[in-house]
Amino acid sequence: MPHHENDRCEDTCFHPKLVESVAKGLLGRKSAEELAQLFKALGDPTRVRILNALYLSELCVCDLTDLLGMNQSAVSHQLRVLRDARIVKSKKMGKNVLYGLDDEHISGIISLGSEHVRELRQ
Amino acid sequence: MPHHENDRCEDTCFHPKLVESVAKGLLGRKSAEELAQLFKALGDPTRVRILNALYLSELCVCDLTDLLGMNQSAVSHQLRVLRDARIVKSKKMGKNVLYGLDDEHISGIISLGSEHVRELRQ
DNA sequence: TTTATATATGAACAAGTGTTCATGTGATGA
DNA sequence: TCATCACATGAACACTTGTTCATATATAAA
Repeated sequence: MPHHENDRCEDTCFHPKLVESVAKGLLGRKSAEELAQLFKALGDPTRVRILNALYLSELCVCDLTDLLGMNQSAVSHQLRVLRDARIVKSKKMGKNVLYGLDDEHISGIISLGSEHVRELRQ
Repeated sequence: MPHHENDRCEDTCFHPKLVESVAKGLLGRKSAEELAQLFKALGDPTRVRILNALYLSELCVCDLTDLLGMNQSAVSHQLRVLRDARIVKSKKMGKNVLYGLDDEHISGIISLGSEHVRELRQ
């Protein structure tokens, strides 16, 4: 990765030693990309509401459709995004498909996020 | 909000009591929107890398420019997104502006997210 | 088999996002 | 004052995203 010499501060800023030590602790590009993908998948109100509902109970697509007041296609498309990101898991039950959260990290992340938002309000 | 009667399951699915109880526990639309906004702000690789760096140390724009290998304008634009979401805070130091994480929730969220991603890899 | 139901998916389109380029602003130093 | 530096910002543009509509698939019932 080429340093952007032309943009480099010359005087009081650009702390080479600090930058060097921080550089060693940085995530790799690929990890950063994966992490961003995870948050991107959480970054939509419809998907947040779906996850909020699935945190409370496993539900089928139709239940979610009713809870969200959205049409089935929109819900299925968003569930696909969440499945691809391995945030939710699904199992077939007869004609229906039951969805649930894939692991506990997700609910932890959402809880922390909720706290953050709640505090920002005050 | 009108229920989507036409999309409602009729037989084995659509559990009205379950749906009703879940509905009571759901975040309001506005909270879901705010939470999604938070995650959306985290959902970009450049911003993840910025936050990762700021977690390790407060840094000025120029340091970040160098660390990320990106031009200053791109970094400033992304910092604006993070400031607007109140994820980072900034203070002026002479000609420079020093950035840092706004609160501890953010590093917690990123840590949990990193764990999740790390486990998915295995 | 035929029909209906629950869900998935492709195409299309409006709306949103991230980067670059050019330029503006405010602080510093000559 | 004038030039320079660090940073911010607006415009433009390619790219992505979320919803809708139409349709496909799979299970179950008749």
